[in-house]
Parts: sequence; structure tokens; C-alpha cells
Amino acid sequence: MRYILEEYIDLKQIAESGQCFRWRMGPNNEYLVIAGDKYAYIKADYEGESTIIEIECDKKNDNFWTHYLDLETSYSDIRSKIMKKDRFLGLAADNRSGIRILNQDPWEMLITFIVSQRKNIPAITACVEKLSVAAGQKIGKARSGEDIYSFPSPEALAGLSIDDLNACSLGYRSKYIKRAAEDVLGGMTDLDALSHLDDEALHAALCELYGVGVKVANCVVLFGYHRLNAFPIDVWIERVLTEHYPEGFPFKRYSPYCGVMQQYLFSYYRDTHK
DNA sequence: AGGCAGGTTCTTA
DNA sequence: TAAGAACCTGCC
Repeated sequence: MRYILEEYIDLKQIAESGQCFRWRMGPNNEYLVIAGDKYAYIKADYEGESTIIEIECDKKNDNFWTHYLDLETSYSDIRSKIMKKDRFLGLAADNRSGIRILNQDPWEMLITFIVSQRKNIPAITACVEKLSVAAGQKIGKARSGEDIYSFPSPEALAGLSIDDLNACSLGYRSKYIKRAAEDVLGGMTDLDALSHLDDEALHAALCELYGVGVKVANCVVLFGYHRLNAFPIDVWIERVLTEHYPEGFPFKRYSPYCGVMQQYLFSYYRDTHK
């Protein structure tokens, strides 16, 4: 399927933005993207101001992928809220204008960001992949010939022992993952029901989960529930705030899109402070 | 060899 | 209520 839109979209920027960990770059800047129990090959070409997105997937999943990429949202409109005098954000946003906040699954985000604590991106990627091989299902074959595994269901994850989880290099996070899986499976935690809560209540509810603190909860709110105002503060964003916003970040000004601004800041700052 | 990486929990004052 | 230590693992 081809999709043309009047916005700049940069798959590489998205793949490296730290919101998704199952994008694999292949030849010609084409990505194999796995989300939940689906996968697609996605590439982008450019014509003037337009981006042409090409998605190769099961026909019945066309809508899933256009929504996944958040193609219905205008990010240039969001960027137009950036104040001229906010030079650092302006620079970051200009530089990272191809980033979008994907529509990802709350369950997958919950587990992924529990995994993420005190890990760098390559380590997170490796863990998520090991988890998927250990408890996911084969859903197809990549062009490379490798099997593609779905992200594990709560039931499948709950079925793993602590030893199985440790084998995925989860370390002390194994017990968090196990508990989260058991709670979701048993209905103690109803991730669908949480979607009815407002941002603040949603964040608070997620913080109740074992192994989920303020930062991870914010990532789940932003990436799993697509609440674009959520603003996760990790060590990188902490540095941005200290260096560039000593008087405080203008949250009110950028509401309800603070999370989008956070992504621009995070991606740009991290790349320029390697 | 020791420190640190996109945090959270547990312990201690 | 708040600071500090401990926590798995892999990589520099």
C-alpha cells in the first residue's frame, strides 16, 4: 500500500527515537517492523514536500499500520506551537521533524519499558527480542529467512518461570515482568479499562504496578496510550531541562503536546551528546 | 577493574 | 519524607 502525505516522515529518526524496539533496518532504508502479532515492511520516499510511505503487509492490516504510524495526525501543526524564542526546542524540532509518536499497544509498552530501566537501547532491543522468541508465536518469515515472533501475550509471559525470564537477560526486572504478566492475566490490572482515565489518573494507576515508577509509567502513558502530553523525564531530558530550561519548561504553552516536544528534545540532545 | 547505562524498590535516618 | 544503597547484565 502506498500512502502520500504532505509532511516529512523519517523512519530512521523514528526507529532510533527510543519508543520502539522491534524495527530492523534492511536494505534500501526499508524497515521490518513488528508490533504485537503483526509485521510489515515499511519504507519512505520523498517527492518535493511530500513523503510517500510504502507499506507491505497483509491487506487486512492496512488500517492497523496507517494508524500505527499515526498518519492521521499533523505534526507540522504541532510544531507550529513552538515559540520563536524557544531556540533549543526549535532547533531540535527542525532537526527531528520526521519523528512521530507511534500508536503502540499498552501491554507491549508496559513490558518493554519495565525492561528498559537502567538499560541502553541495544540492550533493551536484545531483551525484547529474547522475550519474543521465548514466549511469542511464529507469525511469519522475514525476507532474510529468519522467523518472526509476535510480542508475547500476558498468558504466555506469565507462563515463563523466573529462570526463563532471567535467561532473557532481564536481571532484577524478571520479577517485575512476571508480576505484571500475572496481574494482567488475572484481571488485577485491566489495561483496557485504564484507557478511560485522564492522563494524571492513568499515570497514577500505572505507578501502582510493581516495578513501575514515575518514568516508566510516563513512557507507557505516552507511547502505549498515545497521550501526547505525557513527558517522561529520564537522565537525558533531565540534562536538557537543567541546561536549557533553568526557569522551567513551558508545559502549559505546549499542552497538550508536551510529549511530542519531549521526543524532539530527547532525540536531538542524545544524538548531539553521544 | 570499576563505573555506568533512558529506574525502582528497599532501607535507613 | 527524603536521601542512599542495592539491584542484574553487558559493555567500555
